[in-house]
Amino acid sequence: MQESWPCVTCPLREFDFCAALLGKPSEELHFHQQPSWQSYRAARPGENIIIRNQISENVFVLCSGWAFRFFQLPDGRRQILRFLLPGDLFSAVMAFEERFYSSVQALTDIRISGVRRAEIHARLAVNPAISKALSKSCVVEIGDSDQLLAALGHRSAEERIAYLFLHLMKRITIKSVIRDQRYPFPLLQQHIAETVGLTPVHVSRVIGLFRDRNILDLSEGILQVNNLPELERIGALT
Amino acid sequence: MQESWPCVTCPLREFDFCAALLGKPSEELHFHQQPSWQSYRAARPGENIIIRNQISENVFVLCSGWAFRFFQLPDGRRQILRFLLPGDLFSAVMAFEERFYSSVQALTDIRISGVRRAEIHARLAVNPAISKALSKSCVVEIGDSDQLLAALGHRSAEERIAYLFLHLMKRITIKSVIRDQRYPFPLLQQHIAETVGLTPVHVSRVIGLFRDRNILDLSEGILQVNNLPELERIGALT
DNA sequence: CGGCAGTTTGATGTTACTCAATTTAAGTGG
DNA sequence: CCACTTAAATTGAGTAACATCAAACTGCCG
Repeated sequence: MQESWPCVTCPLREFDFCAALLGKPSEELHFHQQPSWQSYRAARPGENIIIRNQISENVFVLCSGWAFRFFQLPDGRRQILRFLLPGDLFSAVMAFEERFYSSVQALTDIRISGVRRAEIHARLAVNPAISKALSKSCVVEIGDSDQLLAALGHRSAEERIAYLFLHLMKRITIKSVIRDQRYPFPLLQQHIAETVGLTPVHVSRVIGLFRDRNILDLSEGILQVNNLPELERIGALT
Repeated sequence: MQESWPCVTCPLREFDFCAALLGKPSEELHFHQQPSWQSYRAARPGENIIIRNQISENVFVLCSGWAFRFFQLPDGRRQILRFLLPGDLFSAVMAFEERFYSSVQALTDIRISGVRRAEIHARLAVNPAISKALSKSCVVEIGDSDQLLAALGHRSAEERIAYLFLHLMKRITIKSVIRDQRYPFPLLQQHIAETVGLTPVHVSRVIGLFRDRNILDLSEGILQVNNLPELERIGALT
């Protein structure tokens, strides 16, 4: 399945993995000139792109939309490990291991690009931008995981949810221009719960409290922040 | 401070970072032949080796003893992110970033080796063993973090503690021969609590329960497992 | 013997979970 | 345009898990 859309729509491409492989936006490749080591596909919300223990010779990059990486637990519940925004590598681990131990699911309509792992390794030696993008991806993934660990281990429900909001707000801001503190926010309360280790019921209560205190409002896919300093006071890690 | 002990004492050196830099055990370098890009030091239990936001041009490897990497929280508490065993890189992130966002503290008497980051980068291009060791370190760190996240997010106190024991038992077994299910285990209950997000009081209660049920016993730095299948039933993630 | 760090135990309090019902919002088909 | 359906969010009542506070106990070392 090959279409004719550019790989990455995000404005900041400095460390984008896809950009490192494909070059600057002006050089973007389209259908008629796509190389054999690259493939595209689209997916609908809720669709699983990769499941645990699946083997793939491709390394995937999210081109548009939101997705998340998660662990499936034996009892059917799942732990969301990281949300993926446009330009994000599914995981740096994918570049090194053919077997993927976690799963990835689309949150919105998404487009993804797959690049052959062999192609990446062939270029790693000669193209420093690729190794730089890859190491950056490692650093960010490990750092964000560590922060989430600290939040889950030591913080209350309010603090965890505030932390998640702040974390995603920061990442969204890097990718697109935000006006009036209104952030596109496609997560359901279920997804928030699965990320910060609470029940959806309790997430609803906490968000209700935030709303009552006029700190923020979350509805229809938009996170509206009314009192950023207060949100930071609650959720900031340092 | 330069002494004359070998860098790594662990038997499995395939992916050891230090081994990749220094060569096979038989080629180990000692005091009189140590290169300028490498340094050694020792530390006592409780001593901080690196603290948050510290800048260092060295990448550290743990040569002997146990240590742990952690986040210091504003209220004085801390989240332990990962325990370090002999042969472990403090973090793969260290190889790429000069500023370290987490801290490392010695758990036992330890010896560490510091290698100049510039030296590593110079060798990365020409020595595939180094890039392999580094990528392996990334994969393991991210994978272990993800597992711990799943444990903290979705599992009970018993399950989290059992998971931590199983996780460390596996890593200890790789490094040294274990007889009679007796594992060297230098963690205090305080450290267990700081890892799995519980209070030391509750950790004590849970371990007491495990002891009453004859699943395991933990005292004087030894973890004695009496009923491994039961421990796995409680703590296994998959 | 006294002091200290670590562990254990008990009593009480709080946070977040569970279960269940209700409300809201967004389709969908007649 | 309006029932009907369905997914998501909200609310309430009761409960379980873990935290907190405080005291006692253990082993070790000077």
